[in-house]
Amino acid sequence: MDFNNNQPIYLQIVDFICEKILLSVWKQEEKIPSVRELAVQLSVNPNTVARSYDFLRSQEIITDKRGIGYFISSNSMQQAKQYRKNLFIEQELPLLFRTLNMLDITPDELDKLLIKYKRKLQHEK
Amino acid sequence: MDFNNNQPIYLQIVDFICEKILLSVWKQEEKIPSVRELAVQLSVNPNTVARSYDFLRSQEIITDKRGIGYFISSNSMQQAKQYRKNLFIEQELPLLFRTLNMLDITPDELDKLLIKYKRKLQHEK
Amino acid sequence: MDFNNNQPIYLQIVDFICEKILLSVWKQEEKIPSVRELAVQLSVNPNTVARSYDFLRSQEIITDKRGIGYFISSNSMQQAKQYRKNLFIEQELPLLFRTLNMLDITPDELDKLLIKYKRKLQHEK
Amino acid sequence: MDFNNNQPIYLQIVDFICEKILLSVWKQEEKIPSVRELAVQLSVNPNTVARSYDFLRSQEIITDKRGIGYFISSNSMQQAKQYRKNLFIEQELPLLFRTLNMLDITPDELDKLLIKYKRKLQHEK
DNA sequence: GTGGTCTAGACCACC
DNA sequence: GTGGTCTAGACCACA
Repeated sequence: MDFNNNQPIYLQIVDFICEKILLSVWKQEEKIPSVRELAVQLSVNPNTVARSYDFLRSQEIITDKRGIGYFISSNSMQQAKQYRKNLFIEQELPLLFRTLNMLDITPDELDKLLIKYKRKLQHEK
Repeated sequence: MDFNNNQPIYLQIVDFICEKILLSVWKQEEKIPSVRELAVQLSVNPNTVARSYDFLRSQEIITDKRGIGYFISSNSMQQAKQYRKNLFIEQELPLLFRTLNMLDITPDELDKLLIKYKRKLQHEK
Repeated sequence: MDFNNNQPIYLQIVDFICEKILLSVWKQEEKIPSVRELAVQLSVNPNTVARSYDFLRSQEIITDKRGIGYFISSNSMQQAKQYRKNLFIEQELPLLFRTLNMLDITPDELDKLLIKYKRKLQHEK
Repeated sequence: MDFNNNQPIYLQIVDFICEKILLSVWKQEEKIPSVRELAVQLSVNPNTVARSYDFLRSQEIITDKRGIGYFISSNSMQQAKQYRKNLFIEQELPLLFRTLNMLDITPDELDKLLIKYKRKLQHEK
């Protein structure tokens, strides 16, 4: 994992974990790496991971058990999707809108392109 | 301008110039900065800019006049749009598709979100 | 201000600020001391104050304007009261309950004591 | 046991002992730790404990038998309750009153909160 | 071991 | 100046 400069590292880690949850790589009630462990894996300061975990807990995506570790919360899927969707709407949607406008791609054409891509993926399977 | 790590810098510069054209910041037949000039502006090696210009010429987006400099070609708009659109389909569309799937956003919902964002922009004007 | 050891300093600062708001010492839309300023006043590390402010912002009690400072938010009164009330119920109520039980003070007697104290206060005015 | 700064330590020890009596941890006529013993337990100066014991004797909560030690007096329960109740009224009640006022909690609401908490406790048993 | 907190000091972007 | 982030290293309570 390498970090870009546009967004704080701790939020990039939050995203990284949200994806793990949304793609069911990390499942409900499962223990996740300890603060120190993940910090070593990602080559960042433990405080930075702690900040990510603190943020995820405030969003009720993970829960902590003192002296034991952090766990994916039972309603993580819903919470993570909610958080990530807001991010999409606030950050990615404007960029997409700008690109579509610049390239004169109508919503209708975008739909067709998405369907085409989906078929292509299925064809490759 | 800061460069991501995902793509060669010379292609990122190509993109940068395509946007200038598509957003009509640089207009048809207009002279564009010299290789050395732009290299200084972007803090990159002149060779890198030269490679970008070479690529843009091969796409018929710019033309060169020996001893004078590079110019936006007469059909730049169309060519740039074509090039950029291919890029969108090959690179951005798959990422968008993945995100939409992950967040359970249907094409229909995406349309609505785009319309909502458009209205918000107009409202802010 | 001196800190006890039972509770994190950053939460004691949060409490300190909530009181300022609830008692209308700091009013809506008003600028509050900068992170560094308050840190000096309270003789704590700026990071600790930053953590308090970050927490208060997450509770929508204060808002930040980048490069300018923090401000009491418009609905601070309501938010601060809500936060402080939860704290009362979770932390102070159990202690009160324990004391009342230990001293055989019935809710009825507590009411009378409170009324008596109120009258005493009014008498002193 | 760790001491707050608000009150003399010897009075905090008095409180500590009153609680032992009120919660029937130390029972009537029972011998209590010697001055030196308790001083070691609480990591305070023996003089401080001596002062506490002296105060408790003046309140007729404990009695001393020369050369033997201190004992919980026969009417300790009543005396301790009386002493502690005065303390509650003089020190804790004003703070409670202030908090209730600040948070707009009526005596009626306080009653309800206490009942609710009592039920919660019983539920947990 | 775990997480939670705090300090110290650094650099950045914004105004 | 302001807040925001990150690192480094320390100590604590809990289990």
